[in-house]
Order: sequence, then C-alpha cells, then structure tokens
Amino acid sequence: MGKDNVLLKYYECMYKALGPSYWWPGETPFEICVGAILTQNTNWKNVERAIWNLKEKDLLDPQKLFFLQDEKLAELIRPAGYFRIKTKRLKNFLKFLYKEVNFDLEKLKNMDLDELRQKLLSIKGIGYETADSMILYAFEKPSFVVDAYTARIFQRHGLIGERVSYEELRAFFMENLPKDVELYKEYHALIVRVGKSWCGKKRQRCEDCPLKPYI
DNA sequence: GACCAGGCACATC
DNA sequence: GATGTGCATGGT
Repeated sequence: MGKDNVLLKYYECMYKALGPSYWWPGETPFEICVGAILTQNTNWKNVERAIWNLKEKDLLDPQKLFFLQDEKLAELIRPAGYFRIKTKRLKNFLKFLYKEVNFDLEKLKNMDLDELRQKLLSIKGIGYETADSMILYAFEKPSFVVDAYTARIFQRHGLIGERVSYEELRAFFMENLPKDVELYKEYHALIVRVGKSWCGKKRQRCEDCPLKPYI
C-alpha cells in the first residue's frame, strides 16, 4: 500500500460524508468496558437499556457489580440479550479487575499495549474485538478495532481477501495507518456507521454508499 | 415470521 | 486451521 494511502482516503471520504462520531458512547472507562461486553453481537439500543438499568440503581461500579448476585445482574442486563452468558462474562472481567489491579482501572492504563491485550484476551468471554475496543476507547492505546462491518466493507471493496483472520485484518490497518489513538477511534466508529447505513449489512451490496467511488 | 445486531467459546472434522 | 452451533433481546 503506497503512501497516498488508500486507507486514509477511505477515512477522509467517510468523515466528509458523516462527520465526527464522538465515540465511544460512555462516560467512564468502566462504562465503556461494560458496554464492550454487552454489545457483543447485539444492537447498541439494547445495550443502552441495560446500562441505563445499572445506572438507575447506581450499580455501574466495579466493586458494586463484583458483589452483586449473578441473578440480579442478569435481570438488569436482560435487555442486552444473551443475558446469562454475558453475566458470566462481566463477572469474569470483574474478577480480573479485582485480582489484577484491585478495581483500579488507572493501573490498566499504565500497562504496555501488548501486555494488556494478552491479559484481556485471557479472560473468558473477551475476544479480539472486545479487547481491542476496551484498549482503544477505555484505555486510549492505539489498537485498531476490527468487526464484522470492517471485514464486509473492505471485502466488498476488494481491498482484502475473503478469508482473512481478525489478526490479519487488524495488522493490515495498523501497518498502513499511523499509530494514532484518535485516528483509530474515529476510523472504527466511521466504519460501523457506514456499515449500518450503507454497504456493511449482511445481505447487501454497495449502492449509494459514500465509498462508492473507491469500489 | 424471518432476519439482523458494534462476538465468543466450544465441539467437531 | 476452518467450520458449525448455542446464546436472547428488541427492531425492521
């Protein structure tokens, strides 16, 4: 990929069409982490309901959630779907926070990116996308987030093959973009927004997408 | 009613 | 390594 970087052109194009995204929607690093788990294969609207339930009871706090009964937590996050398994995943994350940094998220921010990524990936229920979302949006380190939209859009545009793995796709972006937190944040956000409105849906091809000139 | 949504772990080949 | 399946709610 040359230095008039195609990926940067995509970025400009999406940004011009849609404007800034102000992502991640969430007031604290912890809220962002919770949202990252709850939004796994789930519409964000449903996640908002779940998070609102937690906020309403003043429970959106690592220690409070850690001590909250599983059944209670499950009931509160029910609107986000997969509520039983997500309860376990949240609890796994909370146990990690307790054991690793005694609930002090600031300490995670001080870790090296690759070390933090490895630790997050070792938690059951946190896979690549969830880990990278936390690292980028909650802990503000330059780890590019790949998701279903990313793969679909760039496959449809012919920039990548049909069967690229998550790690390959992430490396493709990270090797061809400056390692910049704000750029990565906005880039992923724009991809999701383009995906929702234009050419990223499952059974759809590009029609009036702002990226059409690049196909 | 079918299909989809900002995935992941686990079983199986 | 790749592929298939269960997990669940709410919107279109």
